[in-house]
Amino acid sequence: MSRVRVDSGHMNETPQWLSPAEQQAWRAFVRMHQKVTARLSRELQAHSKLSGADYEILVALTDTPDGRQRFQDLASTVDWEQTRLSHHIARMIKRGLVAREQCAEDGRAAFVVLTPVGRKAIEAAAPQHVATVRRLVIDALSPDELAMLAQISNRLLEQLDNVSP
Amino acid sequence: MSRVRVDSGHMNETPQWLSPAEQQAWRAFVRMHQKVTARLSRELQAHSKLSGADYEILVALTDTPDGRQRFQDLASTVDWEQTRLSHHIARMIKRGLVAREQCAEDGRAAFVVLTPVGRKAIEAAAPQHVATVRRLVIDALSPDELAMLAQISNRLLEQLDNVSP
DNA sequence: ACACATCAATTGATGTGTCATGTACTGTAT
DNA sequence: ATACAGTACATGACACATCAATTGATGTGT
Repeated sequence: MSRVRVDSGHMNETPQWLSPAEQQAWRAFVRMHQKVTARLSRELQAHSKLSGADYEILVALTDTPDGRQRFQDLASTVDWEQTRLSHHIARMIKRGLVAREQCAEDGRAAFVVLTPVGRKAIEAAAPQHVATVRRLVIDALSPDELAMLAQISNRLLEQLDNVSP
Repeated sequence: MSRVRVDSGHMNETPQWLSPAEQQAWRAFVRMHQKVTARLSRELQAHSKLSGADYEILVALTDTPDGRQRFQDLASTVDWEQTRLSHHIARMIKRGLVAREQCAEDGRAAFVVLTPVGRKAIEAAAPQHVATVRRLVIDALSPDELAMLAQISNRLLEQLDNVSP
């Protein structure tokens, strides 16, 4: 294991390093997620010419009545930084998947709108992608395990919100 | 929810879409991991000027007797594509964290070696980083939950190896 | 000895994410 | 009206990842 280790800490401090069990759990988790997302985005790309990021954006837009959302709102629903969204939308516009529209009331604001091409793309990609998620993840877990995964995920999300900055 | 949905499928087919519980679990998981890694790499960068990628490489190298590993072996221990490693090592060399060395026996091969600067960097960064992992993840979960997370992760890793391509 | 496949690693092009900064518009206080 | 802080988004520079193609070394068959 890591030779970076310096000192094991003493009895009544918070241990500086992870216990073997903790480390095993943490490494398995990291490794697992890396592989799952890598695989997922490769399959998505192969079947649909969409990246995971594209997919997220398109799903967010189709979840809205007329496939249109204000830049800001879109950023918050997909939980991206503004600047990332700006760059990504610029690229998606070049590929014809979405379009930018001005806002009448507020001169600063902008809308992102799904184009017919974009709608076709997401409608074509979604079933494949969901099937892959099911095949790689859902099917591998029992209902109990899946519920546990959800519980753990939610607990960690809470923790992130609660722990200082 | 998604308006991309087309058809709910019938009784004895594999359902095309995810059930609400499945979807909830899946989305929580994705969201959780995005946030955890984002947070982790931001804190790492802030405290140590190392990226998550740098950290991985440096840990892998310190895990080796003399801080030296063949390019290929390094790629497999961190589980990266060759080309990614090549680019990344090139950048790390520029920053003086590692160095490239020739291999006497095989003219094609190369070694990556930890420099004193690199060793200092990882030794300085590791305790901070481990503490962050503990604070954000380990502390939020009960021992049972942590064990469960490990079990689920391992089950999914198996699944990835078993499912076609 | 020579042609040829294979291997280890690199390179260049392109798409993507992040940071710091810029620009245009809005709303408010004076 | 005018100044000015704040908002909504864009841009440029750079770090990073992936793909396709390349270089140079090694091995193999003839």
